[in-house]
Amino acid sequence: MKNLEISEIFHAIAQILEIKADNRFRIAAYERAAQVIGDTDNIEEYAREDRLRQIPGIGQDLASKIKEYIATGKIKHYEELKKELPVGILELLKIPSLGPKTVRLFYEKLKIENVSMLEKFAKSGKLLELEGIKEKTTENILKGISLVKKGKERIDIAAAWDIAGRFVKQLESLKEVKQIVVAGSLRRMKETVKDIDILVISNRSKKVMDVFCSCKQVKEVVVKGMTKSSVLSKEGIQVDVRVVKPESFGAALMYFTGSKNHNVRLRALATRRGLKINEYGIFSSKASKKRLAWKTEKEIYKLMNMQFIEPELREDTGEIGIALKGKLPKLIELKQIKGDLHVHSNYSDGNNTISEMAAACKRKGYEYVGITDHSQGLHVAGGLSVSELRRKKKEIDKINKKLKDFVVLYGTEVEIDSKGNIDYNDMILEEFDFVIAAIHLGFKQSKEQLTKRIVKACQNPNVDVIAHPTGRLWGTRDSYELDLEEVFKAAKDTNTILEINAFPNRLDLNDTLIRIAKDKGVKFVINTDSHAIEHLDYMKFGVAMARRGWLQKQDVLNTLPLEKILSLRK
DNA sequence: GCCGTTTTCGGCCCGACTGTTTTCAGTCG
Repeated sequence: MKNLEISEIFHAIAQILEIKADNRFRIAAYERAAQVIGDTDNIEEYAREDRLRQIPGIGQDLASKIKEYIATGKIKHYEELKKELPVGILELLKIPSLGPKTVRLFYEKLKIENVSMLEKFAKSGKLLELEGIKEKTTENILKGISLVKKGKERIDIAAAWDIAGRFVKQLESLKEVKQIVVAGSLRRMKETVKDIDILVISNRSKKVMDVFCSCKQVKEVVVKGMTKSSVLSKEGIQVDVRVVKPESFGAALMYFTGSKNHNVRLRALATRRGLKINEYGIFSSKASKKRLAWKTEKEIYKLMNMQFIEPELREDTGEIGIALKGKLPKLIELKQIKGDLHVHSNYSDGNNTISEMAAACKRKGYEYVGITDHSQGLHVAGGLSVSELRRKKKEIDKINKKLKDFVVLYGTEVEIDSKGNIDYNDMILEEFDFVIAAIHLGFKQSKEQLTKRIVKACQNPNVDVIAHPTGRLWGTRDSYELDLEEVFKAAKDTNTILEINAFPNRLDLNDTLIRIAKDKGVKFVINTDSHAIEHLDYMKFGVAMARRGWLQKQDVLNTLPLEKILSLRK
């Protein structure tokens, strides 16, 4: 993945320049480029088609550096910077409370160039000899080092909403709290998050801060102020709470939702029009300081003469320009989903019976559910033999006779074997209402072999859907190596649908890949891959990925009624 | 280093909190 490599180099360049106290706008430009490249997936394609400069934040110079890296595996400018400063010094910037100015001071005066040296100097009291460094600073540095050593990890979106929910519950019962909402990357529904942001509307901020910092889920208070505090939760996740008065709600929510780059771009746009945006509102020119809008996000975007931008799109990947033209897509919504097409029962490795899963789906307002147990080749998950399939088919027929306004589909999640063959023969496959195919074994093959397997599965006339196409399991396993361009092309050419798997540790395809696949003309289904009734709720995370991938209702086939979706079978 | 409904040059988002100060720089989001 060249994207990540280039993103990391640009980030490193920005940090070295920071320590060198270079022009701060140049630093910001590298930082922004690092972010935007990290968030896209097909940088090589952009380079090949000479379209790098279409990426927001990439100009002539950075485009040529990207090309240089793709061609040679190196960026000369970066290699030279590395000679000026020891590489270990960048590790120091990861320590909370330690920034470029202090790192530079330590390096120049004490030649500190890595974390272990810093720790030694801090413990020996040697840092106190420097101007502006006192006990408290040393203490914070040592605290920061131990935090870094523990390693703060990102957590998946479901776990994060869970933790956020517990804090919200504690605070919302206070009479001083008029309104409380989750903001930040969690509101933007990023697949993983590093911290949790909560916005509280109240006229009595001190009381809210006191209660928040003494919540029973708090392990440690990081900072505590009158309107803004940060704590570490028991799980080791940072939770930030910001309190504002009711008259700033919309502006504060927008500010606190981010993304940072979205806000920066929006604020710059406001400045050019003689306006000023901050977390309290949008104001006319600095001279008159009249507050023009503040109560809702909608009125602020309106005042900026643009469409309302859904939180999931606020990543500065072109949404502002398109909103100015009034051309944003109408994003798919959870309530438009009419059924879940990837659900396991206790016939294979699910916890619940087919009728229990069906009843739960019906309660959710769905019109259909696809029961897709594993196929015979996946022994670890209790894959179904042909005789078990017969039994299952009979049971589904029986259940369907009893159910009104709801249909259970007879499906399968069939293995794509190491050569790209499908685990049941054609005669068996033709009996299913629909077939999803997936890889669960043999991910260690070469990129070419794995790509060939999936492409061959797409070409099979009985395969309707490819489940979790990249196979990544967040926190456990990276995606297997695939030529995704070729996979998307095969899917499009053969009318094979790609799955957006909503299971929180999968979210596969993810947002950036969804957006690319959509551009290639691919169609999608959003499925939960439920192995128990509770998992059916994960649909919202799949829909969130689809929204972050700019999908509309018509891109997602399980927004269609049953007859329509079955008629789309190959 | 990027970028343009004023501009191809001259700007570039904005405020809270902390520690070390006695008015502010550094860090963070």
